[in-house]
Amino acid sequence: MIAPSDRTPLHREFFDRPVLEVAPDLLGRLLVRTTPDGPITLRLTEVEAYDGPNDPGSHAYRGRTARNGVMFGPPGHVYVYFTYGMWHCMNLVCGPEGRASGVLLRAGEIVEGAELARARRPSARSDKELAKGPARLAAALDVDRTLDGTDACAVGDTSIRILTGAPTLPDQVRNGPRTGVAGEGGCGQAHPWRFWVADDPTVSPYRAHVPRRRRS
DNA sequence: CAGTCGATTCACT
DNA sequence: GTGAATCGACTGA
Repeated sequence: MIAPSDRTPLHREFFDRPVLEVAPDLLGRLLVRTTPDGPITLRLTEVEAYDGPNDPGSHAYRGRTARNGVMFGPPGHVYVYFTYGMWHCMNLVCGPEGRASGVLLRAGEIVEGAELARARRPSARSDKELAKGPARLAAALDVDRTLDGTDACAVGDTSIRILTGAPTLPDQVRNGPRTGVAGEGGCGQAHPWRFWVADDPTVSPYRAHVPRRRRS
């Protein structure tokens, strides 16, 4: 249960820092998604950092487009993209503004509104799977492109908000290669920018990138 | 303007 | 462990 006193918005300066600082610091924080049917609160357990200009794995690597425009805007806003013809994934833009870096929210624990999340995630076999994976997380929170650009730091009647929760102790943070990103995990591991909470059952399994076979 | 493929998930073997 | 589903952004001609 979340006490009203914990519903303090995270200050925007939190996001106006280099993405590699913000990403591990997000672990353990709370995200409140206000839906028409009520709030769903998620405790973040797994994230990935994407650093626009330097990062071949980032959507912003090749510059601004219609899809990724929000990444080039101010920090603390939500970037949502649509992928594989059926899924959405959610990011939080990090500073400085214009750098186009962001944190992909990969997994978390639903700590409030589980019945609402279950309704959005009928295939989940247990509550631990409700938000175990980036597209599952977005589905559980009823997040789609209509929320692209939402300010997650705004106070008041907002659809998505990041709160100060109990931050994860640094010694519980683990990191490794990003999931599903080409070039990661192999020799080199140029960007071990996936961060998760050690031994948390809601963290998604690691899967290396596999180029899909061409359809016949 | 057609071809390719993705920061994935699910059903099935 | 393997493959299908599904669509729109992006690429290069």
